[in-house]
Amino acid sequence: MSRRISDSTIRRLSQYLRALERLERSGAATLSSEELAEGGGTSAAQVRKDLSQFGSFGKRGLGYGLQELIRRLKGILGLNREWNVVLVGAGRIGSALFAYPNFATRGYHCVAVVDADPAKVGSLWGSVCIRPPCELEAAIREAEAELVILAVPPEAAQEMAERAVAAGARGILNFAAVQLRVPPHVPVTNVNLVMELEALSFALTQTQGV
Amino acid sequence: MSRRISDSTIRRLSQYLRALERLERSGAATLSSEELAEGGGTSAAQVRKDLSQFGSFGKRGLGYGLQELIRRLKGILGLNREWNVVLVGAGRIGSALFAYPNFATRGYHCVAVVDADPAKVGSLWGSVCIRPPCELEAAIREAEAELVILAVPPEAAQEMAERAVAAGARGILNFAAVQLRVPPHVPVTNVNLVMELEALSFALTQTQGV
DNA sequence: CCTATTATGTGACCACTTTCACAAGCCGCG
DNA sequence: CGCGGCTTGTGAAAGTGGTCACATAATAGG
Repeated sequence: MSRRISDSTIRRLSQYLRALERLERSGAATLSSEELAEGGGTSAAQVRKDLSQFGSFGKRGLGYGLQELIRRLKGILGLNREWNVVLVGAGRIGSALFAYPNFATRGYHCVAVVDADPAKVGSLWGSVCIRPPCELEAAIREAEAELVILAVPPEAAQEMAERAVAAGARGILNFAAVQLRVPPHVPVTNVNLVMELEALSFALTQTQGV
Repeated sequence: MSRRISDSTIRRLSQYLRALERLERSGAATLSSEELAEGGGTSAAQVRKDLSQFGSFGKRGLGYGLQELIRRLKGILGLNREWNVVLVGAGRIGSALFAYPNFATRGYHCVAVVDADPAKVGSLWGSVCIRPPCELEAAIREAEAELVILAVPPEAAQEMAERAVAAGARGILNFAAVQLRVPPHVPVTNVNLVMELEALSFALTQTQGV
């Protein structure tokens, strides 16, 4: 139980959950690892290995109970609760994330927004008022937010990350293209859009020579 | 030379490049693998292994020439040319990506935008006119676009991907939360924002029990 | 109740990635 | 010119993640 779970496993669990929720509408009550592998873009053996790391959810000869599996996966991924999120950076990316419906439906709520642009400070996004960077700590503490989304220029990211952690943030979703230095117990997930495009252009450059 | 390059290597090369560009301003002419590892968030040995897969760029006892390394990395990642990109989906995420300055400065140009919302079709984003989905193929062909960014709802993603590939797209950056089925020679990079947050909430749920 | 069928859970292999350690090479200085 | 310090490049070792195959268990049907 206390084994270290690999990052790729978690990513796949997340995929499985989405696939299950799609299948939920089609009304099946049970499904095999094979079917789940289909939806998650992997192999049946991989599905079983992934799930077995958290217990034995399936029934041999029958498969997995769809509803139960959804419930278990949500539990594993920490989705059976609400998460308060503070958004740092109200630029284009930040505003897209703020309004991203999939966050709210999963229990991630942007309860505060911070931005350095004086022109933006004070304006309302829905019921949330944009606050200046100096109030970052206050925002985190008031909302008891554990998650912080960093959508700021690279120069500002490190400082904001440190201050967020000091104020109680326990995890960071980082959109800035820098490697953050935070204490080892604070998980950081990086989303680097340029990097993703570069991975593509590398692949294309490789396959069709020169 | 013809060895298969791993995905993680490419991701790191991209990081190195960004670190180098930051260091460029500080004016150093040369740097060691150790310094580069610092900026890229990895180890010196890893840096050397990564770079050695593409040749011997460094001088022993001295390090790597900063300017030359930047040039070589850009070459490897396919950044010494311009890329035409067609954006499919003009929602919040799509519009943030369209205006994302880091794309343009890297040579990725959004030359066309397609969206299914009739209210958006016909409106101008800068000099680019939003077109209806039925013109996807035409947009790709006219611009000779090789890259497509999918920022559409999950239900629409598979169809758009297939049509884009049929029209000549060679690589896809997919923001929809589904596993795309495309021919094996078409690289797909998935960016799944919910998944990233779920990876974080999993990590938090693990560390601080329950 | 017994057998055939089906699909899980898992230990053993396999491939790939990262780390380690060190020989080889380069520069500067006396 | 030769020596000492420094840093690369790279084979070998260790570690990690993924695949395979099969024993195990549950169900359905007669």
